[in-house]
Amino acid sequence: MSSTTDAEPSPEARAPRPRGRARRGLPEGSGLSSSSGRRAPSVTGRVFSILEAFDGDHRALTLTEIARAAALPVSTAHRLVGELAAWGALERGPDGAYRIGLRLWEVGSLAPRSVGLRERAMPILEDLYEAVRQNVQLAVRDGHEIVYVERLAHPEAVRVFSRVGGRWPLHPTAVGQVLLAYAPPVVQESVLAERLAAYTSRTITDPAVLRRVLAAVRRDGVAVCDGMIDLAALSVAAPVRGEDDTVVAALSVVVPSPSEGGGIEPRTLVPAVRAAARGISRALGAPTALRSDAVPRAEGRRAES
Amino acid sequence: MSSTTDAEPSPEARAPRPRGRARRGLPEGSGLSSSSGRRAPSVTGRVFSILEAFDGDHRALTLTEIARAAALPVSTAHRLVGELAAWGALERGPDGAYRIGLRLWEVGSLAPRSVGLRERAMPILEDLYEAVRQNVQLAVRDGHEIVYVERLAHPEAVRVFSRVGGRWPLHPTAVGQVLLAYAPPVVQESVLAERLAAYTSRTITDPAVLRRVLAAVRRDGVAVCDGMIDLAALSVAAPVRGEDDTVVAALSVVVPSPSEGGGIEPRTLVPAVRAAARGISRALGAPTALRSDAVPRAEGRRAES
DNA sequence: GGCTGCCTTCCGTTCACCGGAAGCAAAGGA
DNA sequence: TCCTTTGCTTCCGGTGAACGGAAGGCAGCC
Repeated sequence: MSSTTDAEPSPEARAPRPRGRARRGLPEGSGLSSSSGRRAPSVTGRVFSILEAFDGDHRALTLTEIARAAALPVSTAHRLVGELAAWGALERGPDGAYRIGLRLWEVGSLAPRSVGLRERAMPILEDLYEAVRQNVQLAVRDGHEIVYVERLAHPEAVRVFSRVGGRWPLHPTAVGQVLLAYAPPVVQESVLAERLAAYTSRTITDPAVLRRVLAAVRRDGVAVCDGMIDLAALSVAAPVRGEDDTVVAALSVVVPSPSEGGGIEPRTLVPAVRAAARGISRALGAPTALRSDAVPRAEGRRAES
Repeated sequence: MSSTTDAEPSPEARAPRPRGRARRGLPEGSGLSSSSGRRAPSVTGRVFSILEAFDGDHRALTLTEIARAAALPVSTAHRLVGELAAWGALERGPDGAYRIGLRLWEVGSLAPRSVGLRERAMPILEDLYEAVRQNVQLAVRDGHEIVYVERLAHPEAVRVFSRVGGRWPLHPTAVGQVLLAYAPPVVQESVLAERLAAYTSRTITDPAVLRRVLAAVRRDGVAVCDGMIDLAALSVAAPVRGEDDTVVAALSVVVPSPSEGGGIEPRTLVPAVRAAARGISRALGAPTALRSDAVPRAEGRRAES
């Protein structure tokens, strides 16, 4: 043990990510502070809790709102927010509200798992987008969730709930199922042991079923989710592999669900999605994607095009 | 003064951004610490200097490298980096090096001036990209620099040096000239008073010339830069306006320079670029872009309100 | 006027942060 | 094999940076 460099999936070992506490609003009336004493009283921790006050539904907050969301005294929030704004991590609009600043976005743009991946995937994503004229999504896994790294949405395509930078659980999304199917066993078991939330009547909530689905995904190299988050949408996803041939991301196309009268036969999308995913893998330098003969494994040609 | 809410370009008033000190390497051998005493000894400041250690050319750093770049003792850097990594602002690879983490990118994605703008501009950018099959860029101004918010590059297009999240000075780029032309007078004067760096023999370095160019940009609603950063590239840019009708971004197309034997006559691009910029303005709710007859307006602005 | 909500400034107390030093581990060189 | 180098991690006592209550200033509203 203790060997820092080699085997041992250290990044996997990271705790399943706390995920914001009850997130905003503190609806549970009880005493706010103290409680479990789970305060992280380091300056850095306070700064993070300020940043966490912002999310997709709260892009502009006043000082008081920040203080409330971050559970900090106003005077403390005032000082820290001042420093953040001076550096450019936050920006203050003419209305007095704070927003995430350009500078923070800028350093965020250096994250290899998002922008680095995105840059190389973009041309292929666009080709796929042009071909299907629907929603095209690229996501990575972080802990027990997926994070959307890129999303191309056709104005007339079926509406989806994802957002660049947004998070979703693994089990009800096609990208999530792919990422989970190829995740380290520890992660899989840990997810299977959790409660699987239902979003629609079709969401998989039974661990045994999910386990079978994951096996099928590994066998076929493709995941298909019909109406598991939104009854009107169906998505098809395939794995993207990196330099060491591990699955680093997943690509998906979202189309209207045929059960809802959508026009597209999902099976016709499979080859296109698989090919695009493979193209991205190649751009990333994945060994199996470089060998021209390598077929994702089994099932390779039987899928009638 | 002191009135917080109304007139007064508070965001403009922000200092011209320090821009990293000597940036990395500390080549000057002299005694490191103390020196000018220009240390910002707050915890938050130290955290920022750690984040600043990362840039486009340094996306993966070891602890020691971070400590050196941030001018911090290793033990201090170790503690702070540990906190950053625990939260997800940094990630540690199997090689032991730190990179910018997904979590930081995620909150960065909430910045209205980058992603918010990008999301609404994307469809139009893609149309333009499909039409010209060259480089298409979207940028905003931050202080005395432009920041590229999005960039679509055709594989066969002329090579450009920009990068999403990258910074460049205002005067040698078409987007920069547009953003400067419509910037508040204080900013313009302040830029004109600085030394204008030359990148090629064609870069504008004379303030008087730049002043005339800016006037022309305001008159025409378009900027054209031929070989000012790279002799082989020519770019055409137009302003994008926001809800309050101020210029919030600029859009450009980069093509091979005709003087270098490139095939495209730049003037043919002007209508397309202008139309696309107008389309984005409309998507953002800009009043003049909504009125169907409104022409970008000649010399229209005036320090309103 | 009185009230409420929000932002800002001040200042004495204290505890979290600091960073030198020492201990480890791995890589290289003789 | 031993020694050196380089880089990472842990420890711990002193101290000054951070904390947050309190008070003051705006607006807007009843």
